[in-house]
Amino acid sequence: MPSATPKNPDVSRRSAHSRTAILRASVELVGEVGYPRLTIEAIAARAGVGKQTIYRWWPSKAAVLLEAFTDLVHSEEHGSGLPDTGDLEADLKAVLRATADEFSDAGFEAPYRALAVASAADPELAEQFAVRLREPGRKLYAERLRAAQRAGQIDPAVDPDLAVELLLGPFQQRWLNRTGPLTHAFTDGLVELVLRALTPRSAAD
Amino acid sequence: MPSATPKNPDVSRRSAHSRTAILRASVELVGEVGYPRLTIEAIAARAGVGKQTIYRWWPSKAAVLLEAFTDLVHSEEHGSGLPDTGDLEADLKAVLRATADEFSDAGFEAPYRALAVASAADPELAEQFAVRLREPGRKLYAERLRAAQRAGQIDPAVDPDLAVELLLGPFQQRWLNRTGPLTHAFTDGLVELVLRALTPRSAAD
DNA sequence: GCTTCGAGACGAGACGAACCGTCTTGACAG
DNA sequence: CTGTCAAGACGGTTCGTCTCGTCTCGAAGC
Repeated sequence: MPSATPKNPDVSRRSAHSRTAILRASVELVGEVGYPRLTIEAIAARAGVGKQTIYRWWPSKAAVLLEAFTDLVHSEEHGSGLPDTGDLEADLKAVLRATADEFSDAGFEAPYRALAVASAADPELAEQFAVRLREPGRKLYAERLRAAQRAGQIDPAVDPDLAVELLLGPFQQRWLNRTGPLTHAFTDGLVELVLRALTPRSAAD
Repeated sequence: MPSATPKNPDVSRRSAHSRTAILRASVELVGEVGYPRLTIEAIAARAGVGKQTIYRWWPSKAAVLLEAFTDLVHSEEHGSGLPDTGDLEADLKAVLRATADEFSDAGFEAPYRALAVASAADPELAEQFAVRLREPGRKLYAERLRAAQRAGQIDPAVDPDLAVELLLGPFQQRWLNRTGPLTHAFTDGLVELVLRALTPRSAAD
């Protein structure tokens, strides 16, 4: 429960031009110098904006970057839902391959990693990060798995949410730690292995 | 391939007393103020040491903390290997429960999270972090799984390394993102689900 | 053996640079 | 008029480097 804004900037008077310039500059800069050396002063300078204009509307550089990246993602991707061709394995493989490609893209990588890192350190930012970026994607997987469960392709006893963790956990972990490359071979193998865990058992237990 | 040390401090003349005081102070302080507000100056002050003594031996505060934490872990835990009672499920559950408890301990949590976060941002540190802390633990799991594979409890077709990722990925991810509590119920469920993926298939390809 | 001496690590802290977050100014827009 | 804007001054931290004078240690000289 965030306290009421200590000062009440008048949103109706806000300069849209400055806002977009700030968001744009922050994404550019985080790609150039990395998150730790991203400074509010540099963002302001690059955006041609006074520092106070940033401090007026955002509590931290992380918040700026989160909003910038949220805008960026929402503008191109319209999370309509995972494909459902009836072939669960093919669907998951296709989506995870696409996700792997996205995470390998340099323009996506730098800001997203910065946010992931920052929210691992700051629970308050993590909340926002989860709500705006992580959860929406995670829910798409959960829904797809529930559909497969209704179709009898997945054991009704397994928790779809845990199943999503099983699928995305290793993926995220490998990416965050750079343990290995996010190849299609990896994602395909991961999907196959996870599906072995989810498939209905004939009788046993 | 790191360049030769630009200056060559004489290791034989190094003060063991100062070293331990610095490592001790850094662990204490990271627990008190958190990693972002951990400063070299504060470590030096707490340790009763000149700043230069820290800068002489370590390239960054992350490196200090890594060494401090490595010492800490090595002193208490003697990685002799995972238990092997023959019951793979019970063994994994026991170990993962213990790991969950360890990760829930505040004294362990703060420094380890700081290191995980820092090495997610800094590939060079990540290398050290992986070699000194992550890999040793990971290999114990891999060995245990290979033993189970030889005993015919695990499908010979699955890659033990990938299997370890499947087991630890969701765990680490949940911990790092604080997606949920590291309860024994969670770890047990995770082990059960992963083992479903690893169990030999009767015949089908 | 005992002293002398130089090298180098040590504690302490001064130093300029960078960035923080706040505050002030004057322009301008609603 | 009121409130946002660009610009930047301001004091406060922390950075990483540097200069001190002290100390420990091993080699050289007696």
